[in-house]
Amino acid sequence: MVTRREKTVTISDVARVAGVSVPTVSRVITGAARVSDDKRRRVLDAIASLGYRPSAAAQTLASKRSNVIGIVTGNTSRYGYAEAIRGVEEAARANGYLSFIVVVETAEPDDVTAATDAVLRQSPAGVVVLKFDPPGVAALAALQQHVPVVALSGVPESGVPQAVLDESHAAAALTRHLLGLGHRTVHHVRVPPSGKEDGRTSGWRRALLEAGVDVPPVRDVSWDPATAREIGRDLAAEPDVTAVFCGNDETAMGLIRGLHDAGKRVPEDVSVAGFDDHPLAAMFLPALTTARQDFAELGRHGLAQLQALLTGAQPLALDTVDPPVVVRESTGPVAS
Amino acid sequence: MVTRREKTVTISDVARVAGVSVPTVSRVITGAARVSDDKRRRVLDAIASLGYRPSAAAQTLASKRSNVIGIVTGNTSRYGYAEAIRGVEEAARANGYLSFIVVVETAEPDDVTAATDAVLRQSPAGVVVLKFDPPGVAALAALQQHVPVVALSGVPESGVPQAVLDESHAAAALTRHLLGLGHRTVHHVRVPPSGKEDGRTSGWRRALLEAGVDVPPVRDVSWDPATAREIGRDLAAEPDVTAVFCGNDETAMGLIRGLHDAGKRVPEDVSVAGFDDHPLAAMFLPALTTARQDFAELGRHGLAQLQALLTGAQPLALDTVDPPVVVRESTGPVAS
DNA sequence: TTGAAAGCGCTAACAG
DNA sequence: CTGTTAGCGCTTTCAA
Repeated sequence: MVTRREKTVTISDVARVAGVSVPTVSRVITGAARVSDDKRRRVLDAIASLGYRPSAAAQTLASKRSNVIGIVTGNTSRYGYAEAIRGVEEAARANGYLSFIVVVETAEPDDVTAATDAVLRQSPAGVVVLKFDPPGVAALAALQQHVPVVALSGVPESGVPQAVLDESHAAAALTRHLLGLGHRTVHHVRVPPSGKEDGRTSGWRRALLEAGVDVPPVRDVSWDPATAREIGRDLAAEPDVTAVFCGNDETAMGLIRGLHDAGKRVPEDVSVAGFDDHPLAAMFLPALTTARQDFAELGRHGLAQLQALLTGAQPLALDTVDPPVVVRESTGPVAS
Repeated sequence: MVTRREKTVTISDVARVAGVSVPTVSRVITGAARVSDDKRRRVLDAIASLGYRPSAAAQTLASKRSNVIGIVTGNTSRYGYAEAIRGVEEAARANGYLSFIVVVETAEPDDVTAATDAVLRQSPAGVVVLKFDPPGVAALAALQQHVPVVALSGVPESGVPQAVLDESHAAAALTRHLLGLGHRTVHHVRVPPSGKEDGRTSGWRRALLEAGVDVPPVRDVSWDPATAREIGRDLAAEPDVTAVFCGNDETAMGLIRGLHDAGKRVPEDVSVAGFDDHPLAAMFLPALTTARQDFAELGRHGLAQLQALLTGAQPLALDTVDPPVVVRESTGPVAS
């Protein structure tokens, strides 16, 4: 168990070994000013031979700029969240930033404040918040006035730089797909929304209204697919339910499982569409009809927005991506 | 777009408003020494009214101690990884630490060095590395000598404080379960291993050897379930393959999908077991027989180990958890 | 208990 | 181009 801490090598050690002044070492490290080739080389050699690593804390304190960015989120491990975080982190790393994670458990003031404080204490260059749920929404509001922030979102909104995946368009398309198959209407199982209504739900509603068909009551589920399974069992008892649009693929899988438990077949008896195009959506039996969401790409766009914000470049145009619909096996014509 | 930066409130502002010296403010913040109730109260009031937030950079620089911990990993979004990260982050937050993420793309020296440098520059209090893959293994080795580290792992190993989920035991149990069902032998589809052989594979091999049956060649897949689907199609053509143990649930789902594509039924024609008990494992049709792994708990244990290491407490006993086997629908007796 | 003084390791002016 | 001089915001001696 070799866990020994070596005495830290500082910039002045490097300066001494290289035979130059401390600021000169600083200059070659930061590239803030030109240094003669000769000295630069000596500094570089000294850095290499000493294994010198600048202290982020000292740099941040002295320069009042840091190279860390904060990722604020209500969750870290669920599919869309984890992928978005991956996208942000990848892009951040590619741009020389280090990412730290701050999770906001709930939208309660205490949690939001704790998260805000944790973020601000690090004096991050900027922050990306996953505005996917109420905690995210609350954290975004609290952070906005203190530090450069960009939001990752499912619905376009003004007031904050953001990258958005336009869910409502795809939700409407999926709903129309189902209607086009001959279903009288489309039921909707909603995953926990970020606000009063998400793009997925509003797109579904809009498509129904435009088609002039009934808008059945929404059913809510938690993120746990087991709750969707319950709903599936319930729905199996309602003969007029022939098509269901689910808020995400995990929910669709749970729902299908529940329908199956109750003896219903998908898509023969009821058609089910998911959302996201989860990596397992195509493996499921039946393979899910869904809308592909590229959360990692969303995260990358978010970081690009932040970069633009920080460098004072033109704020990028509102970054909207339309998730494409992918039709597979879980939806089909209404039984005759 | 309200993104204005306020002038930072510093500790001396607080001192002035409270009518005390700077060190006194520091004392009430850190609790490093006793302060009279009167002054403490005034300081607290000043902090509240000014909205003061200590600068992490300054604290770290002055005290040579930080309250951030690093999470080093080869991946952030795959199921087991994301869950483990969640566990570490939750426990870290509960203990007052902020987590930053450093991903090591490959085990190549360049990537490992870049990651190591990024970690060390932050002068973290400690680091948790997910030793789930070659990048993790390499990063662990590089970090060990510089900073307190604990590893999260699937196989017990000495030389480093670690939290482990004993995969080999569960893999053997799963294999025996299959053998007990009457299968002549059990084939194995392996997910990318962390070293030359993972606990999942060695447990499977051991169970086969102990039972005195043939050890069929291992098939490798990538993390993408689509590759497992290919293998499933191939395996469908081999009549002697009646039982398959997969390295994880996503792979099992892909494999089952592939078998299904080729007209085979699970478990009637071939039994398939997964590993992890992914949230969708129970929803799948057929529901997966698997071994439950609590990665989030693993992460929490890892942080507890780190805490012990940092506080100089007795190093916790080697933290091993046996994943329980859960039998569902995807495995059954061999066809007669 | 408290304040004064002295840095932590680095960058930012400022002369030259 | 380069060195000198001042700090950044905080904690840590050290006296009092």
